[in-house]
Formats: sequence, structure tokens, C-alpha cells
Amino acid sequence: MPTIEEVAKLSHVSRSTVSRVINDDPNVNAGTRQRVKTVIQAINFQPNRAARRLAGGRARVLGLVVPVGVVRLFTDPYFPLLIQGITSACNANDLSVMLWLAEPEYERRMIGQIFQIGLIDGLIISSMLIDDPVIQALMCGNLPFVLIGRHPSDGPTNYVDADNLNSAKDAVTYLLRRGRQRVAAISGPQTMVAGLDRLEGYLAALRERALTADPDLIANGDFTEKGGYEAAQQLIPHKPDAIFASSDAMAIGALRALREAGVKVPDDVALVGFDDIPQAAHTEPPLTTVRQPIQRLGGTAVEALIDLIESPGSTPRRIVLPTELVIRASA
Amino acid sequence: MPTIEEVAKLSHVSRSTVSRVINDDPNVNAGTRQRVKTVIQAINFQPNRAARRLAGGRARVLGLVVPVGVVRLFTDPYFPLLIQGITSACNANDLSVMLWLAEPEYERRMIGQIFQIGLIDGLIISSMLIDDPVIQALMCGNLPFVLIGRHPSDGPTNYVDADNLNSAKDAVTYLLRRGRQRVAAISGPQTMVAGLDRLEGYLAALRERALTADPDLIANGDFTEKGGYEAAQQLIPHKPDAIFASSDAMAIGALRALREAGVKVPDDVALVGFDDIPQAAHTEPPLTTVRQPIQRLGGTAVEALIDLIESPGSTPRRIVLPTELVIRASA
DNA sequence: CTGAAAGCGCTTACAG
DNA sequence: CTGAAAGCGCTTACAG
Repeated sequence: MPTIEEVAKLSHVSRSTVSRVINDDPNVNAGTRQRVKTVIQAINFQPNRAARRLAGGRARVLGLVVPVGVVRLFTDPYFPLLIQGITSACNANDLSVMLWLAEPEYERRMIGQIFQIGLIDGLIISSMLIDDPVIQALMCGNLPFVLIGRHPSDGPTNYVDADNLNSAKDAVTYLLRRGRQRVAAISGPQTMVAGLDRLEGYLAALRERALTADPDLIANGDFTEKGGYEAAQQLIPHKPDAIFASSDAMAIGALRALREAGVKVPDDVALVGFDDIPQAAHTEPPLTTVRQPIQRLGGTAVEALIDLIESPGSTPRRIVLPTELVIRASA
Repeated sequence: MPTIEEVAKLSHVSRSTVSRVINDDPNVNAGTRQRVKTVIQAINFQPNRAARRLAGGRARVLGLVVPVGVVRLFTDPYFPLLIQGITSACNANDLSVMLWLAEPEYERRMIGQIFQIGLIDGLIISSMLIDDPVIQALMCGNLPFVLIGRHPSDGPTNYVDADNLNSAKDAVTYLLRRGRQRVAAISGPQTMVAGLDRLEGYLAALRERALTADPDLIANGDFTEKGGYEAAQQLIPHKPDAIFASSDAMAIGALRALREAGVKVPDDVALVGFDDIPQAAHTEPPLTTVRQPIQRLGGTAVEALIDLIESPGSTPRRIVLPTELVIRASA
């Protein structure tokens, strides 16, 4: 495995100069730079990341924390897509990814690892619970990090998020405009900001039309198919004529409950989901839903993090990406 | 961030001794060890992995290469489950995971990275093409690696695999025993060992009963739903009374083709899949299929790799995990 | 624009 | 059982 020392020898310069070339330091004579680059190519030199990091440079490695159990990981296409978006952006930027899937049993140890591992330049964290201790700890440390999904704290947290509130509001407004009178909501878990914001969007849409929210028309789900199914069962006796589900998985569960209850979609009850997962196009009837730019969310997070690593201490990055209401047959 | 130096100072020993304690070197006096451990606890010291690795020790980081595009990554629950199994085993062993999702455009660069990054102790690679250059390169290098899915080379490669050949053979034998006369196969891509082995199992089952394989009853798929759909369409005119599909995704595609052609499953055509993905239980009719222990595959790979890192140069590890034929309604 | 030197935080012979 | 020293492969002031 070639080292910087060998490159230096072969190109008749010092290690310092080779290091400058590697790091694109402008203070190198063009000819020298060319010579060094040729040697690097020739012997296929790649700087050792561990050494680089240790010496105070960048390892060019990002950490990614995905704190969900198996069930959601493979139930919900959100995560593969997100991981894909992140990986893709990292590849494009010559960065590697270190993945932590948080399992509750190991969470404490994981927190320790992530900080002190000394191996990563920054961290991306997806869908944390609002009061997750990891975020608290991170805010006290000095490792740059970007959240996927905004964090409600006042601190200078950096995040990238879909515009959950406004998309939910738009979706519900759409139902209202189409003449629906009793629009119900199946909310996501209120321990996650996405759950909170989507419900808030629902309420905002009602408020805008001076409608009062009916507690009987709001049922709690947990973003899963099963949760949506049960929530819909709870809702049906109260005769909604539309349901806004905070996730497609829950919408699909609701669809099942409605079918079982003999309720026609969209004739009796219009149904709108959130996410636009692949199955959404293949339900019966196909689901009208809010499309999140999941991969772009991941890519944008990587870019924000790179930015943050390169210019720390600048103003917090808080990026909100727009969504799109995909109208199919269910509403 | 505490360093080994501080631990040494606080416990009144040298850095060497602290290092020995960290690395469970038996040559440390019990009292000293206790004292050092107490200090480590007290200041929450975690050794810097980059430094450790650089100094010749272990970073306690494994690399994971998953060379598939988005489509398969989120179409196929195989990968999330595998990643989960690997992560889980790593957590249990205090190891971190570095993930590379190989995108074709970056594959060459990725290969370079993986070797020379100097950041990982070993590598797990899943579902490589048979002639993938990464494996060639890896065999020449000196980074310990374990394949998920066997490699047909003669070299001393280490792998963990499901028993694809025998499971496929058993599945087909099951169809034959139930009196099916014209058992067709939808094969996986023949550029992957799993595709190869499962087809080989099909052929072996026929051979065992002294039946000749009919080329018209073998159609090529690519492990996707679409591929299975098209393969089945190709098969139907040749009147099979059973189909063995090399993956559930393909079986689901075949089911759709059969339904569209008005062919009844299992009455007219019995259908067996492979994988036992979650949807398999919810098709109409529910799918009889071969269940792979995907998570265990991942966990076993981690253990084999740890083993390999700790005792390099020992005999190659080639572990084949048994599967299970899950009988539902389709055959 | 370039090089010599110190240092990042560890591990590992070596000597005792 | 323990410590002093060298070294892993880089980066980064510092001096020129």
C-alpha cells in the first residue's frame, strides 16, 4: 500500500508538498503539482483516512444514524430510499458512509461510539424522537451534524426536512375544496416531529376555513399499516366523508378497514395518504398522496453537512424541501 | 475528548499499561487493571479508532458492500434484512459498520477506497456478480473479507450462503412428489451464484427422478417481479403444471401473468417461490416458498469475519445455512 | 512556493 | 508485570 512518503520520494519533493497537492492547497507550483499528480496516478496512491483524520484533517467519512427497528426498516421504503440518496451524494463527493442502525439495547453505547470514535467528519441523523438523548448529547459535543426531519429545539441545530406542515395543509385543503365536510385525520406518532407537523397541517387547513376540529375525527396511528387499520376502525362510526392519513402505510391500513366495513372509496370516504411509496400507485383504488422527495432529502443533507464541515460556526442550515400532491383515484 | 494519556496520568501508570488494559492483555496486575478501568469509566474514555487502526491495531469497524441499485434495494426486502442482521451482530460485538452501496458509476473508485482507506478491519460483500472485479482485486489484497453468497472460484474465499442448490432441489422434488408432471422453472440471472445454484437445484431434482429437462420449460428472469411476469408469459403456452420461481418477487410476477391468462393456482399450475419475503404470505393464493435465514446469514458473516480477522491464514470459512420449505396454498 | 519538524492518539516490540 | 521509545501515515504551523 503506497504512502505519502513514497509519492514524495518518487516525485522528488517533500511530504509536505505531496500533502498540499492532495488537499488542493493553491500554494504549489503548477509544474510540481503536475509531477506529483502523475506519480499519485502511477502508483495508485490513496491517502490513509485514519492517518488523515488523526493528523487533524478530514477522513472523508460521514456517519449515518438510522434509529429504527427491523420492522420499519423493511416495511417502509422510506429508509432504503433515504440511504440511497445519502450514499449517492456521498459517492459523488468522494465520501464514505458509516451506518449505525440503532437498536434500543445498544443505544447508549452507540452514542458513546459516535462521538469518540474519531473516525467521522460529521453525522446525519434521521427521524429521531423529539426528546432523543442522542440529540441532546450531540448539541453539547463538537461534531458537525445534520438532522433529517426538523428538531423543535431553539438550539442551533441544522436540518433538512420536507415541508410536512404545508403539504398536510394543502392535502386537507384539497379535500375541503372538493366539498368534503367531515374530514378526519389519522395522525402519526406525536413523539416525532413529522407526526406533529402533519397533524398541525391538518388543523391549520381546518382553521383557515374557520372549521373546528372534532376530536372524534382524529385518531392516533404510529405510521404503520396496522396502526392505520385500527385508527380507521375507530373513525368509521363517526361517519367521516374523508380521511387524511399521515403516511401511506397508514392509508393502506385504513383502506383495508374501510373495505371491510363496506365503505366505498372515494364515493363514501375520500382518502389521502402521505409519502407516495411505490405501493401507493397500486392500491385499489390508487392512492392520492403527498410525494416527499426522499432521495433528495438525503442528498441535500449530505450537501448541508459538507458545507457545515467546511465552514463551521456559520448560521444554522435549515432547509425545507417542497412536496407534491399526487392525485390518483382515492380522493 | 479524553485520551489514553489522561487515563495514564489519572491512574498513575504508563500509556502502555492503559493500552494493555484496553486490549485485554493478560499481562496486567489485577489491581492495576481495576484502577485503570475505574478511571476509564469515570472519564468515559473511548479509544480513538483512527489512532488505533493507524498504530496497527483494530479499528473495530467492518465494511459492508452492497452492490445493487435503488430499485432492488427497496423492491427486495432481502437487503434491509441483511443489513439489519449484520448491524445487529456488529452491535453485539462492539463493532461499527461502514456501508458502501455500489453505484456503477462509482464502482472503480469505490474499489480503490475500500482497500486503501485504512479504516476498516475487514469487509463483507453481498451478492456480487460472479466475475466482479472487486472480488478479483480483493483476492490479491490482504484485507480479510467474507462473501455473502458463495463464490465459484477455487481461491481461498470465505463465504456464508444459504443452501440454494439443495433448497431448490427440495422445492422441486416436493412438486414432483405431489404428482406434477411438467414442472417449469423461472431462473434467476445466471451471472449470480444464487441464480446459478437454484437452477442447478431444479435440474438436480429432475435428474434424480430420471426426467429430462425441457428447454421450453425454463425461462430466464432477473429476480424482479417484472422479470417473473414476462418469464411466466413465455412459459404458459408450453402448458406447465407447476412453476418453480427462483425468487418470490418473480413468483409474484408469475402469479399476475397466470391470473391474467386465466390459469388457476394451484389447480392448473402449482407455484413455488424462493426467499419468503413478507408479501409471500399475503398473495392470492398465499405462496409456498423457500425461507432463507437472511438475518442469520448477515450475523454469521460477521462472526466469520471476526474469526478471520483474529486468526488470519487459517482454513477458509465456508458456511452453508439450511433453509426451510414453507408450505402455503400455491403448491 | 517549499521543506524540516512536531504532533495527532494509539500499539508494539524491547528491556527490565 | 511495567515503562520508555519508536512508529503508524498523515497535516499543519513555522521558517525560509
